[in-house]
Amino acid sequence: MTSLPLLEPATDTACCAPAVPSLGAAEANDRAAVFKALADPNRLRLLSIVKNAQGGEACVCDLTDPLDLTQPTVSHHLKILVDAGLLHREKRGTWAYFSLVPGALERTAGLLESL
Amino acid sequence: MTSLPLLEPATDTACCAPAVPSLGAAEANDRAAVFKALADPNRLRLLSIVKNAQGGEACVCDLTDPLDLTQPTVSHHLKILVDAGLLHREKRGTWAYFSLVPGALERTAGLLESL
DNA sequence: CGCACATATTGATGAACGTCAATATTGGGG
DNA sequence: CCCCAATATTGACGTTCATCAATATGTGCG
Repeated sequence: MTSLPLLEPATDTACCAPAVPSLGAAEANDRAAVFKALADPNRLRLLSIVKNAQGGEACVCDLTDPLDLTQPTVSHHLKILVDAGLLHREKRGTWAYFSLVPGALERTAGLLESL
Repeated sequence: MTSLPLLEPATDTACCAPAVPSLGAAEANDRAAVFKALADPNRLRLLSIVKNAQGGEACVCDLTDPLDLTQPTVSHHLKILVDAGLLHREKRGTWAYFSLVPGALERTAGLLESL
C-alpha cells in the first residue's frame, strides 16, 4: 500500500484536540504481531525457561515437562515465538535447540516507550 | 492455588539440561494479561494518540475518527486498556478523558527484561 | 421536564486462537 | 535397511476475540 496515514485538521467543535502525529496503521500491525506472540502465559514461560537455561538454550524436551502441555502444542508455541523474531531455532542432530534472539526482548520493550 | 511450581531434577538422558528457575504459572498469567491488551493494532494506536495528545489526554471523540472504527468498538478497546492498568479514565461532564497511567508503559517494558 | 449529545452496554456474528490426538518427517544406530 | 527417538505438521473442537447495529445510560441546556 502506498498511502500514508493522513492527519486531518481537527474539527474544533468542543472537546476535540487537534489531531496529533501518532502510530500509523501498518506500523501498529507490525508491533501488535510481536505483542500477540507474548500474549500467552505458556509462551512467556517458554521464553523464561530458554532465557534462564544453562548455556542460553533449551531443546523441546526441556520445555515440554515444566509446562503442562503436549509436545505438539509446545512445538506450535515455539514456532510462533520463532516467527515473531524472539527465538532462534537450531537443529543439531535429532534435537532442536532454542535460544533468545540477542536484543529481541530489549527491542520489543523499546516498542512500548516509542509509542 | 497454594502449590508452588516444582523444579524436578532433570532426567539426564541425553540433551535435557537441569531444570532452571523460571516464571511460574500465576505470574505468567498476570503478565500475559497485559500483553494481551497490547496485542491489537487499534489499541496500540489508541495508546499512541493518547500519549502524544496535547495535555496528555484525549476524549473518545478524538479517538474514534483517526481509527476506522465505530464508537462502541473504540469504547470497548479503551475499557480493555483501562482494565489492563495502562490507561486512566476521568469523566468530566459529558466527556470521558483518557490518559496514560504514569510509568505503566515503562513497567510493562520491564516485564520483558525480567523474564 | 425533555431534548440532544457523548459515552457505555448488550447481543450477535464471523474470524482467530489454544489445545489435543493422530500422523508425518527427520536423523542416528544396530 | 529398518527401527526408534525427537520434532513437526495436520485436522478437529471449543473458546476467546474484534467488530458492528441497536439500545441504554448519563449529563448539560433551554
